[in-house]
Amino acid sequence: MVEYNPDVIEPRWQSIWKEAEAFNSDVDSSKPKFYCLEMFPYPSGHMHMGHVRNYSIGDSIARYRRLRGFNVLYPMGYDSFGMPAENAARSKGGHPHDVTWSNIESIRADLQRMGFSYDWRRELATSNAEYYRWNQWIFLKFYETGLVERRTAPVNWCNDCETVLANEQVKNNRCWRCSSEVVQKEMAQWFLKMTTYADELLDDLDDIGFPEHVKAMQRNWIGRSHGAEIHFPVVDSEHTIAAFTTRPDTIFGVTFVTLSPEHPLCEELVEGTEQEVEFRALADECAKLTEFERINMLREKKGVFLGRMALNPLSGEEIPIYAGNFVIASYGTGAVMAVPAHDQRDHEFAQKYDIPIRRVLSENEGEMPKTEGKAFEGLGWMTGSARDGFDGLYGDDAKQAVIQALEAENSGKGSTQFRLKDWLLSRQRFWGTPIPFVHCTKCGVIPVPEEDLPVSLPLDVVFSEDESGNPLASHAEFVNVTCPTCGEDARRETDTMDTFYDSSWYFLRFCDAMNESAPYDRNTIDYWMEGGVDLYIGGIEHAIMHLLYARFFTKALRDFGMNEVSEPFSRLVCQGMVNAPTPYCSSCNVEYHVDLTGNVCPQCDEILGSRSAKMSKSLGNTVSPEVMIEQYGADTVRLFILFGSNPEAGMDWSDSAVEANHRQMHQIFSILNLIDEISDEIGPMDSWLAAKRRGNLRSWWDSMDDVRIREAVMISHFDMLTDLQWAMRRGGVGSSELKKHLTVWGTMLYPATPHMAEEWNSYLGNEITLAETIIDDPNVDEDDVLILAEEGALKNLIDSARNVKGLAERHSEKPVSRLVIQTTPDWKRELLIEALDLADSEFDFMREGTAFIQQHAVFADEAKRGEVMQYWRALTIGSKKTRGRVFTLRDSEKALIRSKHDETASIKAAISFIADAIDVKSIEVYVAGEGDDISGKARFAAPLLPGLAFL
RNA sequence: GCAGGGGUACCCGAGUGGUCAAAGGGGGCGGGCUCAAGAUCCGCUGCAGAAUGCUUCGCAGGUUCGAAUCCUGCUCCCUGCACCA
Repeated sequence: MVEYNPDVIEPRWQSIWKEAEAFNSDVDSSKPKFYCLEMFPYPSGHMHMGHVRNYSIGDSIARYRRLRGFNVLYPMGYDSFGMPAENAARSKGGHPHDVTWSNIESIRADLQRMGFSYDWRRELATSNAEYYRWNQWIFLKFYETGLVERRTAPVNWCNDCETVLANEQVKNNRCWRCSSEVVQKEMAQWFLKMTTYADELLDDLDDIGFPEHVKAMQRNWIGRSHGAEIHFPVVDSEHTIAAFTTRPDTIFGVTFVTLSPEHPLCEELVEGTEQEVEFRALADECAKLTEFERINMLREKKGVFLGRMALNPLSGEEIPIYAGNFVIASYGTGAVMAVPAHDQRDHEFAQKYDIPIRRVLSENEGEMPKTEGKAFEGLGWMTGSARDGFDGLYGDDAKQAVIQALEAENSGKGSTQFRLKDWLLSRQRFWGTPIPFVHCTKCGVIPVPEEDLPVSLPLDVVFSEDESGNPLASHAEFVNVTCPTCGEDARRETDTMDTFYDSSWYFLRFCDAMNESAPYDRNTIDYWMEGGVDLYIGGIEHAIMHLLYARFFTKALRDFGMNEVSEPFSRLVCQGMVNAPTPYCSSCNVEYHVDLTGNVCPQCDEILGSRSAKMSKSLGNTVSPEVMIEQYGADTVRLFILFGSNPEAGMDWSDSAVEANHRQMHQIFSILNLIDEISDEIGPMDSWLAAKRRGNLRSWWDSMDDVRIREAVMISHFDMLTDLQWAMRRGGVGSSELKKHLTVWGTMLYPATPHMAEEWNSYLGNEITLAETIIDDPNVDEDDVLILAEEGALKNLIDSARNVKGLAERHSEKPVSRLVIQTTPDWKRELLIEALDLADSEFDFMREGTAFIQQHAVFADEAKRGEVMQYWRALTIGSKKTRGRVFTLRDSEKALIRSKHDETASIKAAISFIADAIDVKSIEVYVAGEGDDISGKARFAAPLLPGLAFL
């Protein structure tokens, strides 16, 4: 009697795999490669359900690909630099290195307990000097090729984190990590010129396998817009105002220009005018406003006339210059040409300040513009232009004509703007990669020579609550160096790199993780990275930052000649969230902590309902993976996670479903007991079971190939069991077929629940572990379709007999106990086959069908004519909502009918099973017409649809 | 406001023109097994009905011989961006 015992088998198989080094993989050009990667974790302590889900998906695919004969690279590491460790060190005392390391130890133990099949030799932690020295090495490369820039610029500063932030890390003017407000500060900072690659980053999105919403987010973020930069000379001044617009075709409708209050020209223009005071007030207000206030107050657009005029370069018209609170200094040129007739925002502004609104585009060709009271923002035909040659032009033609005129007169040019900014990557923090530069009073800012790398973080730094700022700055040994160029005393740069830098190339390092002389070797990288990482799995929260930076790195490193590939990830899967029930007030639309379950809403006193929400500490609806593993074992947790929903979809945690999955594991495993129960070599259901298995294996492959894991698991862990149970009930299988079946099934169980599958496989006496097994093509047999169709027909018969029996019993005085089955007469089958052939030749049954049947031999018998005609119509025309039967039969059923299999014999062979299944005492079967027509059911008999009479 | 994704039975969730009253799971109900419970196996789970008919896939229209599936409008939910010129 075998019993499923995860506590015993899981650790055992984990150690067997480890001993055998089963998951180590190296370059082998004789095999196709598969690079399966998950976003590596920030080691914050223990693994949570999000990790479990992410890595269970990846592991099942990695194991599946190995089964299929791929050389699989499946590594794991830790994104271990960053603020949390530094803060923990500060509050508890100690060093971030120690905090980080102990966290890594515990998360590694969790990963191992789940049985994930990583090549542990490649494990890396970005906070180790062996890793970050290559960060520095690459940074020097960036510097050599001009991608590094140090410049003074207004930057986003977070007071709580005491560091600057990249644009991507500011959400609603708040710090992405601590949510405190971000302020602008003028500082000298390090930038990576990512905008050099803006076009490529945008264009290549079209060809990569990212989910649509991720592509959309990246497109938005890069934000390329085509248009023109137009120069408006300031009257009585040397200055011109450059304004970027996407709508040069509206140039003749410009009635004012607006500068952002921060624009340097503002001060200069307004000085000495009577509007100066008013302008100062606006500028101060904008500078002071918190983001929260801005969002609320900016519904009101405000502006101040600066007292000066500008010239429209094409019309020569004088137009007023305003400063407006809605113009952003950092986008385009910080100046906007305003066309109130064709831009709703300008329209509102013009109405408020009583500025003329002039329509210069018409909605319909050759007509006057119609729109009143609001802006017409669509494309239109130019009209009322101040110069000849423009009226009547539309859309792109109109834009191009204006740009050409501007360029000819040196008053502007075609221009493309990006919302994407260069990547500000310096941070004023300790726990990150030191930027490898020194500041020398004589030589300036000088790179550390390559041979002096790594610039290591000192371990003898003491962290405490009282210290603020970056402790590197006060670490004399670190800071004081000699200049590599002149040998004089110099100061080391104390800024460190944004931790997103670390994760921008870790997938490349994994390919050659033990390389001590270079970040990675060219041949090795070109093998593993050909076509990119084949499957990359992670959370949607990295849709912009990490994924954009990694794409940028790959392209930049390619241009250094370090790799062939241009796009790092060929297929990205963003796994959905793991949700769990949480108290919810539908009137207030608020979710509450699980402590309030069953209580009333604190705000409105209504009884709280429940809805599913992302697992989070703040709601208290988390489930601990460790507790679940302890209770059910890793395989059950994996099964639940993978069967709960397909990877991209959200899933709900359900205790009862986990338990149900655990029972399923027991059921599957106890199937092994059949081996001892079966003594016959062959059994009646052998060929059916084999046919069914081949079909299942094929669909399982297709699902796994496409990462539709839920569908695959449904086949491997549910359908396969149901099928075997059916075969056993239908007469059983022989020991030889059973052995073969269980062996193949074991491989299907392996990706999702590997420990149980290995145990299963070894119980069967197979010498090779599944970890080393490569499976063969299922080779679907030609006869399979007939075998399956015949059994399918029997299932249908039982289903409809059950259904009809229920009805019959209501009509009968006494309980029914006898079933008479009248199978199809030959002529009906012959006629159906003829109709099938006609359908194949695209015969028009509507037009020619009646004539055809009337000339047919079966129609000669006058007594049968009514039935023939009725049957023929059902076959070929059907009724109002259903088409004729020749069009609705499955291919397998058609094949079965054409094979002229003996339906009567087939049913007779299963009589006792049918009697059992529908609970009747006796069954008679004969061809309609060869016995009494019981209850007049003979006329219902048709191929695969016998007439049934209950008595 | 813009962009992306959604609304399918008690719940979750598959399903992209006919084979769909709609897979699978959870839950519920009934039956077999059992002294009994659990586990397990079988069945039922829109309404009516001797094999058929009716109603149903967010709401309202439309295309079609035929719509969960295609088109139009509306509505609600989620996610991201948001004065981007």
